[in-house]
Amino acid sequence: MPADSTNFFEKIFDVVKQVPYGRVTSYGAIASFLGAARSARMVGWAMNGCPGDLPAHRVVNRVGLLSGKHHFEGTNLMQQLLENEGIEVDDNKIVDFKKYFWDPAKELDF
DNA sequence: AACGTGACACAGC
DNA sequence: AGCTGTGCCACGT
Repeated sequence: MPADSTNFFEKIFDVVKQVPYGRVTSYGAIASFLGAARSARMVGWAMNGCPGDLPAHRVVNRVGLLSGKHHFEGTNLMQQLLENEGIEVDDNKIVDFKKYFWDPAKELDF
């Protein structure tokens, strides 16, 4: 079965959906995990076409900054969702990001 | 086909 | 994790 472009997107969605409650991951981690180490932008772009059932609020940039909050409804929804999961967020930024960071390449085993 | 844009990352200051 | 510049891939115009 050859790999379609769609497969890349599906993988991204699949990984994000598998992110455990109270955890977050980064675009770069996903990109690297999928073999597109330097193409984190593609991951972010993929989110642009996210199906909607995707917990995109658990996906942030490498410093834990809610770079995509602007794409959510309102202005604080993304932060509220994360805080609701027990993640400390301060000014659109995750506190102790490293502590909440969930690496698919380590935690997940493909 | 070229240029600009984007939910990023890394190297350099 | 603070700012700037460059590289990356895909898409819209």
